[in-house]
Amino acid sequence: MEIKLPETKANTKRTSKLGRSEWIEAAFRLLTESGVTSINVEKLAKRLGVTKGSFYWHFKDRTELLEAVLDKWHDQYVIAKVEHMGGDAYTRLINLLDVVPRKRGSKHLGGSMELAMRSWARYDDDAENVVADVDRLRVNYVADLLRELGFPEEELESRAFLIYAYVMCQGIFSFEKTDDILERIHNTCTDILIPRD
Amino acid sequence: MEIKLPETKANTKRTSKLGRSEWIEAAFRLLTESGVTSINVEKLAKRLGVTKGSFYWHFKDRTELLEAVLDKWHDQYVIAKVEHMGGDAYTRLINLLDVVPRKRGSKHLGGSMELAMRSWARYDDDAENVVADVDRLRVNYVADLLRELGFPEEELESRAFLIYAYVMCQGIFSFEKTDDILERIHNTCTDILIPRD
DNA sequence: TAATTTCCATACGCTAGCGTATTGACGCAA
DNA sequence: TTGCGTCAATACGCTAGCGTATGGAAATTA
Repeated sequence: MEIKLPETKANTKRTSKLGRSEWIEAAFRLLTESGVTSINVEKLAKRLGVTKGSFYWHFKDRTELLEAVLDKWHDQYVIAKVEHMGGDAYTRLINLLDVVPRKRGSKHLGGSMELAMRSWARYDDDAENVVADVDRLRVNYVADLLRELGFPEEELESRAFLIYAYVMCQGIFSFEKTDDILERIHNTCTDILIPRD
Repeated sequence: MEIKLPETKANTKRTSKLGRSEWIEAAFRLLTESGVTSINVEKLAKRLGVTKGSFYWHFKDRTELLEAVLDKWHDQYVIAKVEHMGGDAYTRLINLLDVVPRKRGSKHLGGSMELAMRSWARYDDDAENVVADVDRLRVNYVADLLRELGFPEEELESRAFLIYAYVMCQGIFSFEKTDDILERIHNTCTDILIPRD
């Protein structure tokens, strides 16, 4: 009798069939398109080319899917993205300003996701906790970079908040500006928020 | 035969019965609590102590209510609020920073409304237009104030954007800070964004 | 008073979405 | 082959929400 590999969820290798992750990814797409409430089982099934029967095999119910979405957002879409950036403090900071893309066109998905998460957080305690945690992590990360750059300790928190607010709002607001105008504004903002001596 | 008063909507004086405005206000409450999709006729009716029959007397359908909400937000919740502020440029600017309250507790309704509107704007063109217009008006208003204060023309747009972003994010983020910490951060941010010579 | 208008209640049909139960196809192991 | 586990299809019941139809009470007008 052979020793069987542990039946972990890593066992999704079997074939190229559908796994939890595909459903979660599809849920993210719906989330950014039209908010949490638009994440519904039958629409997901249709997009994945299967029926509900499949969904309820992988998930207990819709809530379990939403929890998975929350977890993944916290771990992969945010933390990992920030941690894996290289370069010196200034470079990382400047790169950070591009996490939420400021380019127009095709509805800037990053901003949509941030928006959807925050709307969600308004009426769901789990989401609220996750978003709060993420915000803390991001602002602290920015503050650390600013410290490395030699900004005075007493304004780290505030300046970090401003930078974070700027990045978020780039992706959230609905302006109609051409790319070059945005570029110019971006440069000026960078100078104001991160003055170099 | 007497001359009849024009049958304008101002004719809602008749009794203290329900009018369009009550439905719209109730819709705003639902909007800030849990987003556009949560605005539904039967819940509104229940809160107003009537049945659907009443709603469909005042409105053609749910869409007509949503359009009214959009209009009212544009006209009353935003424009009027900004226009009717007194004082000199600096005072008005500082006051503006308090439009979206930064105090914690009870879910800061101003921020919830802003969030809900922006989520809405992601998948509805009418909402998108209204929000874009409002954002333009607000940023331009801030820029005008900054001009009065003598800031150089070439950084008006950027600085106005930063200030606006700061105000918005105060109401949107989910932090856990005590009021005094928020106060301290607020002062530092003000110094950075609106330095006085 | 009689007629008409205004506002709301009740009852109904319809669809979308959730979740369950049952069955079936396929792979794999004994 | 037989049996078991994995994944999906189908069919069903149930609720929430939209919109309609109709009736009725109260106020207004004639």
